[in-house]
Amino acid sequence: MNVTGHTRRPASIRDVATAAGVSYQTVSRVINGHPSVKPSTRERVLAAIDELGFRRNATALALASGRSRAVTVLTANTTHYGYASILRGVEEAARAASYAVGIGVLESAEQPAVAAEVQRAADAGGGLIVIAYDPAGVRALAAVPAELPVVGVVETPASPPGGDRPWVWTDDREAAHEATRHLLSLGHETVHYVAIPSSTRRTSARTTGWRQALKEAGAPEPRPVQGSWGPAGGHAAGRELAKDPAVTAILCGNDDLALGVLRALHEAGRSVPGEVSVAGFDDAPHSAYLTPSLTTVRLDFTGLGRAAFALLHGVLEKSAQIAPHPVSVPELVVRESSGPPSARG
Amino acid sequence: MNVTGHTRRPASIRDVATAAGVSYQTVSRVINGHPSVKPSTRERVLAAIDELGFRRNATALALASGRSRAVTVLTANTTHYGYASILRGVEEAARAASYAVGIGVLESAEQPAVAAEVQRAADAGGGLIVIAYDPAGVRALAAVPAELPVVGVVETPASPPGGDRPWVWTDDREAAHEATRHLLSLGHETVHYVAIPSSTRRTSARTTGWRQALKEAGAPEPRPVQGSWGPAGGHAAGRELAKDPAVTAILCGNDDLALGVLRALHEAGRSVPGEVSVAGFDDAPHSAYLTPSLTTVRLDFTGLGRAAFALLHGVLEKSAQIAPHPVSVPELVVRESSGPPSARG
DNA sequence: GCGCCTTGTGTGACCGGTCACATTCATGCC
DNA sequence: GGCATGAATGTGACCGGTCACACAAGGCGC
Repeated sequence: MNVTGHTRRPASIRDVATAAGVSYQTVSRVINGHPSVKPSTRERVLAAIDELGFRRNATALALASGRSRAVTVLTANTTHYGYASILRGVEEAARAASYAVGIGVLESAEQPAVAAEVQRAADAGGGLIVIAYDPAGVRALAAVPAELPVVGVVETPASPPGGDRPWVWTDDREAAHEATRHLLSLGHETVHYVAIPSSTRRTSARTTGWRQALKEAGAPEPRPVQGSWGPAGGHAAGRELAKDPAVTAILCGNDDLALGVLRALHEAGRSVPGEVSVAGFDDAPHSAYLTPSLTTVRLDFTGLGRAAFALLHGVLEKSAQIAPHPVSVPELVVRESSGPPSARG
Repeated sequence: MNVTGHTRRPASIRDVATAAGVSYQTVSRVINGHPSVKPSTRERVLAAIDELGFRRNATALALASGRSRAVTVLTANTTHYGYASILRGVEEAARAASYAVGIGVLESAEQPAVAAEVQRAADAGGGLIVIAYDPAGVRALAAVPAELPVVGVVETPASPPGGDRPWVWTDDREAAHEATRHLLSLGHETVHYVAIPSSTRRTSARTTGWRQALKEAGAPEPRPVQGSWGPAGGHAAGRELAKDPAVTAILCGNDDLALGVLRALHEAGRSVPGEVSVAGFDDAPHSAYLTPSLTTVRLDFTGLGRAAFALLHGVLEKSAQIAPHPVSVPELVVRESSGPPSARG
């Protein structure tokens, strides 16, 4: 162990080489596990490495070899539960593969700003993971130059707007379908929907799943209410819906929206689930503790993040252990906020 | 603009140099804004840069100059509101200074695992920001080698466990003091406290502030209840507190704990704020939409993150515009969950 | 006893920048 | 006119690794 107190600069392979009495190339071979190194030599080198506290300089490695063992996550948001969980999943998998994780936030959805941010991320070297749940993310994905290794975390599987690139997704359509069926099966005539902002001009997968379930049940199809991402949007939407006595079941694009809706219903004096049933999306950590606790669809965001990394990892190193299909199955969690419509309906 | 379709490797300064008919050093001077370059030469170089789409290679820059224009945030958590907001603040400020942001998650609080993660973060080059709100973070801060530039985001200002390093903090003591005083001023005899896990063996700043306010008011000082970080911990603590009819006011270490407490009180049939008042900490985005909406203390985590970066930035570049004192003032937000004790007390 | 392949090791160039120093030329001053 | 001075530019080494190739020694076939 290095006991010289002097804060000198860290040992390089040449330092190790002289200490072990070999050439720097031999040291390089040892740290890369090259087969043709005599065991006794390897031993000496390893001893020198240990003594000098040598660590391979990641920057030099990146410059010389081109491979940078790093990924950058581009996202429009870091605090929302889903986004943050994806990031966590990516970090988890990256750490296991000893990759570094960078993060870039798409503050604005304006094209030039997004392009600049993509450029910055590209400068960092390594691969890119773009969370394309929102307009900023979708634009970012589209702005990534073709030669850059990138994986998109997208809403809808079919032909993502980013072109012909690898991507991962959760089956939002199926999840919405399941949640809607659940509400219908309780006896509600139809289910209203408060949508999260769509990432593209096309209707979102969640909207499609909801619509499909209604159609299958022959239920009337109300206009979806446009929400935002946060509880404030849900609150505004909930206020409108609360006015309509025909509304007895509301599906929300995420749990935050659902929270706002619950609050609005409470303020309007409509009981949940007595008069109105509410269901959310994501199963955020607080949803189980709300009063009433929230019926929702649990999505495995962390697993999604891990899958995104695995896919990118396969692209970056042609070892190419591209996982079969990283779609995890959404799971309906029934809690207090959903129930049969009141008898007096 | 580069129109050759060939996906060739990006232009280097030598490519630019030959294109502009100068030496690579002159190109270097231009991109670094060195004064002694003839205007006409500069113009030619800039034109070549534009034509070839040259971007300075960040890796090479880091290797050659030592400065890496990057910071890594070490944190035990990415999804909790406070942590995620700090990260966002760091990223915001870093982006403005065109620094790259890396992230490392301290999955375990075990010393070896933490040390390894610190090493990894150090390998990335650049500075470190350690969120030391929990045991893992505190250990990480302590494990950072002395020669590494690091800023700690800590709970308590006085002599942080990490040694004599720059750090930032919010005035948690004052915040807890204010919240406690608020509850006492409503007429409660005393205020119970559900604590977040302490980052060190010493009592946390929040606990201290709460205790101090009780002392000043001459109120009895109940034992703080140990919670965890999430709503589950609050729920467990709330169950215990709900049994005791003498409990009329509860201060919680964060909003998630408060949510769990609210739920437990609801399950026990104790009304809020009628029978029991509850206050939280952080003002998470959902707190305003709970039923009852939560009285809490708003903390500027994003600002804290920005301040942490600014401080680190000053250390990394001796331009040293070390901000005066980056402590933002916590703000009490009174909502529905707190009120006077019921008359029948 | 020669050629050939394999194993173990070393040398020089290179990745794309920066840094320290050398060089050239115009200018100002005595 | 000679010389110091400073502006404008170029040259070579270097950061810490990797890569392609050279080279010596040992084993084997014939």
